[in-house]
Amino acid sequence: MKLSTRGRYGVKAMFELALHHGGTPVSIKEIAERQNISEYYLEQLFSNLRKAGLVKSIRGAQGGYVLSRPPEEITIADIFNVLEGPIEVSDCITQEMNCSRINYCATRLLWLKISNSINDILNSTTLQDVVNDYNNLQEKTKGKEE
Amino acid sequence: MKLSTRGRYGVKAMFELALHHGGTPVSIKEIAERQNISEYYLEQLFSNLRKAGLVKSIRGAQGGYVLSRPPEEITIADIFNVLEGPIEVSDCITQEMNCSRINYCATRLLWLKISNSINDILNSTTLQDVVNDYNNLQEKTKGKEE
DNA sequence: ACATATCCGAGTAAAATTGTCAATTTTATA
DNA sequence: TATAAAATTGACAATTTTACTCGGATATGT
Repeated sequence: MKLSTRGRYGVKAMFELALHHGGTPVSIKEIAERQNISEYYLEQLFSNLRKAGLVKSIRGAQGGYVLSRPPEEITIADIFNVLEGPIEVSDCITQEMNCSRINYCATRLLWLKISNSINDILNSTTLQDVVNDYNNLQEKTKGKEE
Repeated sequence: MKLSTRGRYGVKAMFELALHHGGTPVSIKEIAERQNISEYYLEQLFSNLRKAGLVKSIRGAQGGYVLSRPPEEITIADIFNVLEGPIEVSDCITQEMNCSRINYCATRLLWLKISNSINDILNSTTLQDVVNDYNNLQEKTKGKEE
């Protein structure tokens, strides 16, 4: 069970926007360089993020992207839902007919419990939480750099 | 973010073994029929489960598979670890050098929190829990069948 | 005008997924 | 002892997904 790069890159990119929230737009090029991600690939991700309403774009020179909402109102679940799709622990829920009746209920309940638990975590963590963690770490390592 | 069929099929198969725990061995053919899974595909999964020590095989006629440990001592995490591999939310943890320093700490902490939370759920759910859920549902639906 | 951006759709190589299959070995039982 | 049931192993293959790459169009601050 793993996360694809879409979710990872997406969170990293959104984290960059969160750091600059309130300031000037951040371009894909900047993010791609800072996070070491393919510029063209990021374009696609931002296309999805924009259509989902998580970011706003400013076209033309000096343009870029900004968060549509403050970082504390954007959850990791929001980002994952757009870029990774919903958590599909099992298709048992949508394709009930394929399941033999004998196991249907027991395993379905398990998948439901697992996906609910995962969603709880993702829903309760916001971009602001990630920024706060980052700031705390910056504070702790202050003066320890070479 | 989704689970592959390996994990799903594996849990379903192990659930069948849990139901028969203490009784006669269950063959791959039986499980494949009851759970509507490819017999040949299940072979591969059981090969992994056996090598990991989760099940024991009895070869020859009337043979099959049995759980190596009682159902309450086998967690969903045990099964997933064998069939899906460990939860890799990010390779940031193993390949630290690829991360630009500026984001390294913040997103790594996030991936760590997420994977820990998921592992907590999977570690705390045993095959016996799934069997209990199944029995409870059987109880509730008693007499309601057509 | 021009450089800097987003926007959009198409294509693509590599990897992972989800199987299938054939041949062999083991063993309970008739 | 012969037979059938069943695990064991390793190879192969179709399909899908992933992770990009690219070309051009459109928009806009300077």
